[in-house]
Amino acid sequence: MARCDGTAQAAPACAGTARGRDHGTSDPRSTSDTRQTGGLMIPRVRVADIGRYEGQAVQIAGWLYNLRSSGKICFPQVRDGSGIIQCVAVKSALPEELFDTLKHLTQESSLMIQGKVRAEARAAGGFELDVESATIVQRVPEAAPYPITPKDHGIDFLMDHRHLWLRSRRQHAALIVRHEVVKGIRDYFDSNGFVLVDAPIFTPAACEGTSTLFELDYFEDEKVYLTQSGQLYGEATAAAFGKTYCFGPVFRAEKSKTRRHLTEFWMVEPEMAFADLEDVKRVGEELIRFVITRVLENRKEELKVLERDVTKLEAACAPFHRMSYDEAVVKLKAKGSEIQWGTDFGNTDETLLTDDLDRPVMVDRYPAAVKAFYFAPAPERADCALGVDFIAPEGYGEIIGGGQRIHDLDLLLKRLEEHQLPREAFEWYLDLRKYGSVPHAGFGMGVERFVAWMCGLEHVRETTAFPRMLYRTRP
RNA sequence: UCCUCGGUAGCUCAAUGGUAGAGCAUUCGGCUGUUAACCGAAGGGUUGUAGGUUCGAAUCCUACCCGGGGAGCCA
Repeated sequence: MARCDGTAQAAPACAGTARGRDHGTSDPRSTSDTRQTGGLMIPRVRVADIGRYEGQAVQIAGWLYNLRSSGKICFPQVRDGSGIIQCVAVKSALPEELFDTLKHLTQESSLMIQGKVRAEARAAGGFELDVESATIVQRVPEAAPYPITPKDHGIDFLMDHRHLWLRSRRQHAALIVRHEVVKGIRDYFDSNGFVLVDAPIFTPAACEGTSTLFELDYFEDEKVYLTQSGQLYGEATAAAFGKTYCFGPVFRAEKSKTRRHLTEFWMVEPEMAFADLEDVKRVGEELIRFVITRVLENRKEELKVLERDVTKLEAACAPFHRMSYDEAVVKLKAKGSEIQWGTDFGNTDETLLTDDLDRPVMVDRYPAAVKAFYFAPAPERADCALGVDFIAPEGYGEIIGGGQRIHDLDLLLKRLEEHQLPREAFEWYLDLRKYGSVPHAGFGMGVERFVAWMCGLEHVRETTAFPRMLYRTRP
């Protein structure tokens, strides 16, 4: 049972800090609309910025997060998306009607409040707003109160109310961390010579042929599928631009119902021409360390809300562990696993492999038989593929999978045949081996698993606003 | 697909075969510093659905529906 985060202590307002600005990042929590309101020359400010207005009259616009009252004084907590601030309404200082309205206001009613900003040591965010006037925009009726009350709720109920649950403090924090992760990923690639070239979402056939695909009716009896990876297209764009990445949703019709699975998730997939397995390992490690550093620098408050042990993330910034599949099998057997050489790791194996590590491990040179058709064989050992998986610590599992692709036409044709894949569907892909074929490599990183790891979440469903899962497609 | 756990008030749960309860939410009352505020009172139930066993079923049995966790597969 997750404790409800519907209501909790007041805002990480942390006003006046320069958080997020060193990188020139756009911070969704720090831009105040400074327009004048109602001809009264009172600035409308966001809660995150309120510390800059100490001693001044301001207006905030938001929703009632929680309310406590004590006879002749009441404390409406207002959230506005940038933070939460406690307001103070004193009966003797306000028109009776206004005080009564506030005292009996219902949770999540929308309102605008004008008042004076005051530093307050007792407030979690360091500031309070002394109410001078208020406008209720929409009052939530008592007959149908806001369902997510400030107590415990079950996951089924919360997921049914996901559209409202997003307003809760922990969910809000997790999605802000996701925002930072996505921004960090893009900044990393954009500043390292990669060009964003997105892959299509409707695809004519399997990219890998292994996982189940979602099938759709296209026009004139044609079937198309929702993409499960943009990789094959990435190989084409890498030959056009040198280094590219695609970043978008992918779909897996696997009937997986675990804390690590969604049927729709976001994946970033870089692809590099004139590159090999070692480049994948280098870029993947740089990317992860870059993004972790960003999150640690810019999202301290959110990590605090999420009660994330940041020392674990700091430790993960050290150089990653590296081992071959052969070495991993030896280690697993020594730890009691039943694993046999030639089979892929299950989740229990992944956890076993990393439970004594404080940072990700890169496992490379898997048996070719368990990898997709396009993996290049190791030159010194043809039964091993030049693929690598990055396995995160703390049981978060595989967060990156990738490797070097076959660039030899004849070998690729042989592999298509071995995997019983129809050559016609891959003609365009084979062209890439006919016209200036070069060694090339790339990988995919699943955003939700990465965000779950950053946030220390139990389940990937809380890392995306509206998760799509085996038995849940609403709201 | 398989294994496993669950479904009782708006929410979270209790009640192990004998009168269906508590906390929160809602309403009313009290309180000038509350931090998931607190105190008092009230309203609120076809126990997931359909059968069955029994004098008697939330409780035991069968089927189905819905959901949680996991396996396989995967990021």
